[in-house]
Amino acid sequence: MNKRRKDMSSQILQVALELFTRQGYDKTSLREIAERLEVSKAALYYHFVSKEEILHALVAAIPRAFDELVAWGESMPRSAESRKEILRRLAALTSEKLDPVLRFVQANSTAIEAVSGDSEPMHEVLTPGLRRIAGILFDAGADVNDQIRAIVAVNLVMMASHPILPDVGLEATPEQVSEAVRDLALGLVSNRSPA
Amino acid sequence: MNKRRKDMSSQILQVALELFTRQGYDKTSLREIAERLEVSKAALYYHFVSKEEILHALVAAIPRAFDELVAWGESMPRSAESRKEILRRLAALTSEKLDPVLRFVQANSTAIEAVSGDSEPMHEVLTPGLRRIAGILFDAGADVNDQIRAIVAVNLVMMASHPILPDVGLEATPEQVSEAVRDLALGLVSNRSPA
DNA sequence: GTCTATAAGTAGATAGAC
DNA sequence: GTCTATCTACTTATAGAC
Repeated sequence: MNKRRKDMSSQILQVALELFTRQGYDKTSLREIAERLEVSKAALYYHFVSKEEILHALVAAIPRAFDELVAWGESMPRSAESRKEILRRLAALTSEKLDPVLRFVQANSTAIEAVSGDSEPMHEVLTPGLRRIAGILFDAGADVNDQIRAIVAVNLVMMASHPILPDVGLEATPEQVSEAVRDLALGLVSNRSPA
Repeated sequence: MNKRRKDMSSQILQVALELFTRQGYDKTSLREIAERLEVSKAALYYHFVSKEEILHALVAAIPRAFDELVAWGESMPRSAESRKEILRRLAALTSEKLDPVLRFVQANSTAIEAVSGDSEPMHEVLTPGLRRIAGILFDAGADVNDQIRAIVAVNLVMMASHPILPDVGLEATPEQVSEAVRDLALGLVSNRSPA
């Protein structure tokens, strides 16, 4: 009982998340994960039937988190302020709690797509949740323009947390850029489209 | 001489680009590429000294394309209209000519980062070019707000071509969403920030 | 330029002892 | 639950013939 290792399964997931994100799923071997935990490779197989199952377990956190946000959003009256609050919570969620997992997903999109889960294709862990969030950002029967603005807003918030061009140099810090993108998103849902 | 195979090297690159994008760099073996071209695995090694060199060759197209755009942009007088035209050309470039390579880069970011090129780290194929493009989107000594707007605009254009949430469902088509994001980007560089 | 044959290594996964 | 030992199936890469 060196150190306190709580639960081996969650420790495996933690190390796997870190290594998969940094080196990629394929380039990370079970041997490497085992060495970091100072156990044998075979020990991992007691907790997970395959390397792929580790992938599944890591990704499973995402739909759960989105479900919570959607449930909260649906309980709110539809207004400009509640729409902005939904986006703010989405921003907080994706840039804090979900941030490591989302980095992992982005870094391993092809590995994730290659998996053919029993249920639905696993690369669709993000889209359904984001679509539902976009769906509560406009009223039923809203015109297409408002729908587009909602979808764009969701895209912007996601991009603010995980930008394509993160390290910008110049004088603007990444934080300032993210903030500016989030402001754009909030603006898109704060008023209805002027016909 | 079955079919006309122009140049074996470029055919290898073409097949590699397709397979790397779809399956990932690590999950694509040289055997698979060779089979698709109906040659032996060893034949590939006549044209490229290693699998990694294929990766390098594919990525090399990006800085070249950006260099052209920057050169053109620097030759223009700085004005709202020229800034918009730079963004339009960036959008065209990233959504047409560079589109396959950028998809490839996004799908294999970790594999690319893992490579330690002789010169600079190879995962920095995108950032320097984008930074330079952002740099010609505001005047020398512009205030930080204008710099932020320029950087955000570049990010938006990139995102419009390769969105995080591409398949939106609802009533808005992906094309409409991309167009809306590009319009946002153009708006950001069309007027100076109001203090 | 392209081939066959093979080297040398590593991966994921299993068997069975403790 | 964790171990050692092992199996099978690849992989990248090279040697040398044609």
